[in-house]
Amino acid sequence: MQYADAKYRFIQAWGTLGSSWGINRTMAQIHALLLLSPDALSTEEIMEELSISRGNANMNLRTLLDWGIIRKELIPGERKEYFISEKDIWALARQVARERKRRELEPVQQLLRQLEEVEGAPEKDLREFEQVTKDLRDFTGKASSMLDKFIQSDSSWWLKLLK
Amino acid sequence: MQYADAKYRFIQAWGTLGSSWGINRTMAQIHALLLLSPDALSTEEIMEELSISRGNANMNLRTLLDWGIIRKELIPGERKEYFISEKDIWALARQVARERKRRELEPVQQLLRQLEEVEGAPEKDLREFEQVTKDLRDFTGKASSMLDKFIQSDSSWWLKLLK
DNA sequence: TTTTACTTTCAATAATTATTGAAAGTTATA
DNA sequence: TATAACTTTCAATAATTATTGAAAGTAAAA
Repeated sequence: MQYADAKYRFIQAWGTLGSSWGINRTMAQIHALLLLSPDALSTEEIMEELSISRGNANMNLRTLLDWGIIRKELIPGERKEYFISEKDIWALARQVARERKRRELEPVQQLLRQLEEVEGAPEKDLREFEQVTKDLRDFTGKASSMLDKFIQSDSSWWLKLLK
Repeated sequence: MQYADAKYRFIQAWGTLGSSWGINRTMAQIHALLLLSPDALSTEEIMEELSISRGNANMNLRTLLDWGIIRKELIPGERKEYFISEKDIWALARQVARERKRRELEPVQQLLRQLEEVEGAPEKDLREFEQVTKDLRDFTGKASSMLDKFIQSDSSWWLKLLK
């Protein structure tokens, strides 16, 4: 397959995958573009390659920086900012796991703890509520431990895991 | 905390969490409602409790059925359909993992296999492309194996995992 | 067969989310 | 300090996604 087609297909697919994970399409596409690029790219180059506006590029680059999966690269003698992606897929996955745990899992755990004591309904409803929220506390607790393991792991983790 | 408040908060939180995972808010709320309900609920009851239209309720119930995380319950002598959620959180998580693997991970793996042979660009670009896509094939392959393990696992899986 | 009790569909509309582009802001250089 | 080279912000707009509600569809009961 021709490089240009392959690159295009990869960027599109990454965008689609992002969408189904609550990540905006452009953000995922910028990430895909930087992943494939051997060199750091400027905002201009990203705008050009993806046909997007400056505002859009800037906003999504900032979000990717917030997530810690791309970084700025300063090129000596140049005033412009260049961006480069973390290329180590393993490190990338750990970083995403870290962020999503913090932003999504932890708030749910916090809520579940607040819901431990309920009253003011028929016994039947209270029992079901308590059972479900207890099971969820267990589950999210285990998921949290597992994510911590993953976040701190090196690549040999898989091996142990898959045995 | 009063049951009604706790229930409301739980449903809201589940909706928000769903949104950040690409699952529509109403679908997640219906799921939360059914999770907490000791008895099967009719479409009417769901519409009422969540203040949503019949079309919306119907559509999202169908999607939840497609995902295999709720099921119809026929009440003898009643013509109406009632719905009930899988209550075993572990089974629920396995089901969600199964569906997302099939809908998201597998298509990406398929694309990555199509991108194995690229040509028609500077060596530098080709090398980077091949490196990244190869690393992703490795990673997604391992993720896929791990998900299979999880999907087939019982609750003792965690224990081994967390050791 | 007709009526009744439901479920499903879908075009219109509303709500949400993403994008643009120009103006304001910032910082390095002349 | 003034200008130039850049980045950031944000109100307006576009695009996407979700929701409504009424009409059409279906099947059990009369």
